[in-house]
Amino acid sequence: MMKYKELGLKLTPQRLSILSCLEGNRDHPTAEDIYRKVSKKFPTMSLATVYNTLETLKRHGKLASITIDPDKKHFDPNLEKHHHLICSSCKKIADIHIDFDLAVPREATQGFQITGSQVEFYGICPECRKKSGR
Amino acid sequence: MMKYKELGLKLTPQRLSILSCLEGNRDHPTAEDIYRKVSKKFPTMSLATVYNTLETLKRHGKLASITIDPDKKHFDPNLEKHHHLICSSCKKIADIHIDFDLAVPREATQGFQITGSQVEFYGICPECRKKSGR
DNA sequence: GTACGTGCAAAGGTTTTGCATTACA
DNA sequence: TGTAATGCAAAACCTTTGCACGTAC
Repeated sequence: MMKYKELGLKLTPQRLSILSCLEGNRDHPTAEDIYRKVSKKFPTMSLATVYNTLETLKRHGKLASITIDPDKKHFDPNLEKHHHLICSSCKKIADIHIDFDLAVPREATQGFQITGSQVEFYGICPECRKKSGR
Repeated sequence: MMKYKELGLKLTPQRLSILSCLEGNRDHPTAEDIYRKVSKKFPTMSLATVYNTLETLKRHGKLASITIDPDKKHFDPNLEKHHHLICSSCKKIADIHIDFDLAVPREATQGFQITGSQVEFYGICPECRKKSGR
């Protein structure tokens, strides 16, 4: 676990449980997902605390958020550059660790200063393919 | 304008005004944006009608929706394959018409059947760069 | 005439906020 | 002890839905 104290963050039990839930998590959970998981061991946990903590982590660059599901925000503790693949049917999100060449020629930037990029792939996951008969 | 009648869609005045608002629109408007614009000429227009119409157009493949702004859905009548560039500051969305090679080797698909892809670029638009002193 | 669209209001779902209480440091 | 986090409830948004009425075809 990283040094959260150095960021001026107080290490409350609630935060520790949220952090341990995020640690190595590759499921791209929503706030609600994290709340459900953490509530089991920590029945007094408030959903607002989850949102607050996630927002704080984001502000400190310890957490990324993913805008790929139109219905809710997903979070991703994996800070390595990577891309996502979402199942159009069940909305499951998988990682794709491929480094694409996404250079944009200056004349196509329309004056924007480009700071980052992200590829989203859409598809059908193995489970949903089975269910629908491929 | 395309043949909406052939799709079994009734051409009401409300729909015609929404359609004309979308025609050639490269602003990636939200439902609210469209509602505001159309309401001026059509004060009785309901926001629900805008949502319903947009959903209907989407279902018939006449309109795409964009999941790039975490706060609200944007719509795009431009059905050509293209990518987007969003200003992290003002959330303005611009188009990028570049054809990237986004082939994913089979062993990286994790069993997904990939049906599409989309690149999102993040940056700062010219106006926001000026405001913040570059 | 009938099926579909409209408009209003209400509901649903996600995320944020205000505020008193609690607890880390 | 002082500052920041928690937890609850309420509010703020965006989006969807139910239903009575109206209208395109």
